[in-house]
Amino acid sequence: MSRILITSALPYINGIKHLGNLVGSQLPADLYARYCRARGHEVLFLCATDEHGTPAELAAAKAAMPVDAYCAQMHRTQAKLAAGFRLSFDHFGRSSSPQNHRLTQYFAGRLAENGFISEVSEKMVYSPADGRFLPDRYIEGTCPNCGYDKARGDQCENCTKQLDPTDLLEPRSAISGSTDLEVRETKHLYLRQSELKDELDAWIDSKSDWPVLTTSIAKKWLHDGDGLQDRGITRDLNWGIAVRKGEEDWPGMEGKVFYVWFDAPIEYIACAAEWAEAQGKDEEDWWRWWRTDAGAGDVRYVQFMGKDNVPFHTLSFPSTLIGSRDPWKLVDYIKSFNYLNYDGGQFSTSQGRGIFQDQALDILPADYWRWWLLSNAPETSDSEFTWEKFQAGVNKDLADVLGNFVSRVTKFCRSKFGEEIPAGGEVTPEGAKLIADLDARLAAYNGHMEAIEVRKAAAELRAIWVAGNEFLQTAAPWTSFKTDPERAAADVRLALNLIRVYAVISAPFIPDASAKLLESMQTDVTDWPESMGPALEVLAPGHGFAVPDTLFAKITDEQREEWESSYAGTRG
RNA sequence: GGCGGAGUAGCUCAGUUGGUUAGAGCAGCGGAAUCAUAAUCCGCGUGUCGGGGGUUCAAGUCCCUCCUCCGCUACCA
Repeated sequence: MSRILITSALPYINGIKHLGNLVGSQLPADLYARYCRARGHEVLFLCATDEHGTPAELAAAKAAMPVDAYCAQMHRTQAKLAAGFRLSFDHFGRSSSPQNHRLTQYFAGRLAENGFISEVSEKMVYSPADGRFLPDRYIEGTCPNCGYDKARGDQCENCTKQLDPTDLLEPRSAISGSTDLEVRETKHLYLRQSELKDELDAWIDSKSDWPVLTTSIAKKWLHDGDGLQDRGITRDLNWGIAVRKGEEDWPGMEGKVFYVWFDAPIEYIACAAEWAEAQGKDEEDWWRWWRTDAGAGDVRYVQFMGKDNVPFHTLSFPSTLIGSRDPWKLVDYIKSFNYLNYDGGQFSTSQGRGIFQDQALDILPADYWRWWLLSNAPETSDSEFTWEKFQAGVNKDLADVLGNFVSRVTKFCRSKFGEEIPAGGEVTPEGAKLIADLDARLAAYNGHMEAIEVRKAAAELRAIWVAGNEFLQTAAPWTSFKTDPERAAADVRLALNLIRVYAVISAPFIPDASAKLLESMQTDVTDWPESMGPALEVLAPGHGFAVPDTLFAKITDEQREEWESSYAGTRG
């Protein structure tokens, strides 16, 4: 047994997330967490909402709510949806928690003590009408390059040229439209990542087992151009963590807050502290997950995220941890994902394009989404959601292959032997072949789960379901029953036991269906099978069961067409 | 522009360090079976492995070049 710390990228607070966000981090993280727990490992699975920054302030303003109330409400909404998708977080925290305030200020203090913070005066655009400094992307104007009149201060979306806000002709605030903009001098803290470049480089070099995508992104940032650049870690905003040097004031930084990308990853740690508090535990209980001087030396830490998050997790956050010169646990493995597209384009929160978590749960149970999204996870490249593919995949895999297997076995047994595991006969040659086949497949499945090869694991699990149907087809107990009922009984007994095994090993993908199957089989033996022979004898002759209701109803063409058209446009 | 990823059967994708007739699922066609949610099982693939060039006894795999799509490009998180 080992100890495994798992974190999923933090969903941003400004609205309900779409399925693309789900499949890129939380869902695969949950799959892995459930698998690790099932294998008997001690798991701490953490996630939280990322609540600071300009977009949160604007979303709150749009909802006509104070930003803290807005975040509290949206956190509850996201927590409810996470529960709806059966995400098994040990704690779902908030980056605005008191724990994160304390830790973020603590880290800033440590970094300053160790000389990794510099103060830089810079000129930023200020909008008196909005009463705030404007980040580059919130300044719009005419592109000096192509004349596009809705170019943003960071980049023109029309000609893709990168811009500086001061390049824009007739600049205006994207928030209020005000053209009354001025450039003001303001002072900010910078994290001197450049000083840590060699340490980061050596650390990345030591990660030979990481996906090339992950290390190549990190390497590029480390070596491109002038190498790793220092980053501003403070902002002139109201909503956020006040800039303090540990517990002391930071002269000259009054009224400023830390930048979200500084405090959000620290929430991974603070979330463990929140978890401890919620569980009535002490500091040492979460330190043993995060401090190598307090027991975290044997922890394996795995992070899940979309590939756009990689630089922050390979460079910025490690800079914070390493620069503190405290023995904080660094990540051991980063699993990153590409993007899920929606019917020919991107999912888009801002444009309301695609399927959002609340809508998804309104129309179908979580298992349908979990199965399809995970078995089509965008691991090697972007993947695409279409209603047709979704319908075909779910109907074939869940309803026809798995659901129908359960249905045919339990109903056949009920009609010939009654609702209990039949006695008599011995393992048939077909049964022995099934057991051997399943032992090999289970080993492959375990291997893919351990390597976090999500699609391959799903394909192997499906093959395990198919093996059951294959066995039934060749053993044909409906035929043998007529001449050799003992033989039929042995095969049916094996098949009924297989339902329990399916429930156990499928649980990481489809936890609700799994629970339903265990209930039908009237068992709570959920040990992960070591060897299929014994695992398929757990339910002994005479053990009662009930024929379950339809495990997975098929998606009809009418439903698919209806959903296709109702989710084609943008959400209201 | 720079960096990275991808381009393999109608569709979605596997293809380890180059090594025998390039694989799987879906769809399609044919068959078997009739326990089951008309579900299941078996059989069926002449694919310019994006184009071109090169290295090699041998290239989907390595090198060069070109084309297409996608992502990132540091103040969107």
